[in-house]
Amino acid sequence: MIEQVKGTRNIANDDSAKFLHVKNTFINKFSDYGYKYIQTPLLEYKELFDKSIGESSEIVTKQMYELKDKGGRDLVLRPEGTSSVVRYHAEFNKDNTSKYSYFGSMFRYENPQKNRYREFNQAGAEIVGLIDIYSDFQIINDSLNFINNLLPGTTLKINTIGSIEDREAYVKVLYEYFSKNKEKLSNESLEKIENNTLRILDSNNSEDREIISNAPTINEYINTHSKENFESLLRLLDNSQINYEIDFSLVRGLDYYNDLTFEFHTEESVVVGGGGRYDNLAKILSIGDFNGVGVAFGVERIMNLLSEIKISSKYYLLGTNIDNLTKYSKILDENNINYNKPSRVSKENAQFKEAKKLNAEYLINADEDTIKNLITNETEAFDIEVILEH
RNA sequence: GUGAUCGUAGCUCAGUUCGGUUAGAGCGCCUGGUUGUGGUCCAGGAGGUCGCGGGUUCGAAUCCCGUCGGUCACCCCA
Repeated sequence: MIEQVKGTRNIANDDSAKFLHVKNTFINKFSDYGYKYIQTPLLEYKELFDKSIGESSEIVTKQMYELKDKGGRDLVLRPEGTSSVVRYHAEFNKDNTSKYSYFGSMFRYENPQKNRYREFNQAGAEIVGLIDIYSDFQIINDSLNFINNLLPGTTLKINTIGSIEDREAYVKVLYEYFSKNKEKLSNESLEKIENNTLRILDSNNSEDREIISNAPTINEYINTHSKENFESLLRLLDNSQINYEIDFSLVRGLDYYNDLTFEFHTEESVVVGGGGRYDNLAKILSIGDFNGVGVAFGVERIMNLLSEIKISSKYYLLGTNIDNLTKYSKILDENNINYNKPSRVSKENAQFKEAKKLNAEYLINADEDTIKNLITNETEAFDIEVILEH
C-alpha cells in the first residue's frame, strides 16, 4: 500500500463541502470588497523567503520544502503567501496601490497535529502600495466580517511592535535582562536567548512565567509616531464598535512585520488567522519602496470548527432502461435543469436508496414517465413545464 | 526535532495479553426476489499483501527490530 505523504490531506467526503464553502465565502466576500484575486506560483526561489521571513525564523531554518530543479535553481514550495504577492506587485504593479486576495496551498515541514499540516491552505488578503491607517482598519474590518460569517464570536487581538529599529533596541534590552536571569529560565527558553530572544515572551512554561512578567515591555521602546498610529487605529475600531483585546505579547512568526500585528481568536481559542503591517518588506527584498498590510487565515483551522454541511440534489433521475434514461437526460439538459442520476444502470431499489441518501426532493422515473415528490410522496405524470416552474 | 498512542474488509471494530485448523462481526456494496405505504424484508454474493520490510519459531495478525502512515501534545505556527 502506498500511503499518502505525511502531513498532507485529501479534501474529500464531508470536508469537500466545508472546503468549498470556506473558499467560496472568502473569494466572494473579498472580491465584493474590491480585492483582486491573485494566484501566484507554488514554486518560488528560496531567496525570496530567506530575505522576507528572516533567517532567524524556524520557517526558513527548518520548515521549507527545498528542491533543486533540473537547471540547478534553488527553489522552495512556498511557506506563506505575502512574499509572493509583494514580489508580483513590485514586478507588475509597482507604482499603484492594490488590494489582493489569494487562496491556496502552503507548505511547511513540521510534525503534523490538530490544525497543523505540512500542506495546508491559506486564505489571505493584502493592501500593497501607498497605505495609511485606514488601510490597516479595512483589512481588520473586512477580515472580521468574513470570519464572523463563518465562525460567529471570533474576536480580535491586537498589538503594536513598533518599527524594526525599535524592536532591535528592545531586543537588546531584553537580551540583557534574560542574560542576568539565566538561572531562572527553562532550558527551552535558554536556547532562544541568542537568536530568538523575543520569542521567550510567549513561552507557556510555568518556570518562565514570573521572570517574563517582570521583563521590560516593548511599550517603553516604541517610538511616538508608531504609538500615535496605534492609538488612532484603536479609535477607528472604537468608533466602528469593533471589540478588541490589546495583547502586548502578541508577536508574529515572521520578521518582516512592523507596528501593527493582530490575530483572530475563535470562541474555542483557536487562532484562525493573523496579520500585520509590513512597511519594509519591499525594501528588505530590494524590489521597491512601498508598504503593505495583510491578513492570512488557516483554511483547515476554520474547516475543523465548522459543523457538517449537507449537500443535496434537487432532482434525481431514476431508470433501469438505458434508452429511457438518455431520453430524459436530453430533455433535462436542454432545459438547463441540474439533476443527479445513477452512475450506471443498477437495480431500481439501489437507485431509490441513493436518491434518498442524497436528499433529493424530486424523483424522475424514466421507466414510468412520472415525477414523484419525495417529501410529500405525491406522484404525477412527468411534465417539463411543471419542473421549470419549481 | 522530541514524546505518547494507534494501524486487521470501503467504514466502525473483535481477535494480539499467553503464537497453533481455512482471520471474523456489524454497517455499506453487488445480484435475484419482495416492496409503490418504494430507505423495508428474504436469499445469495463479492471484498483482506492483518500498513510495509526483516528477524525469532515447526508455525506469526499475535513476539522482537526497523520503517511508513494516522491521531494528539511539545517546539513552532495559519
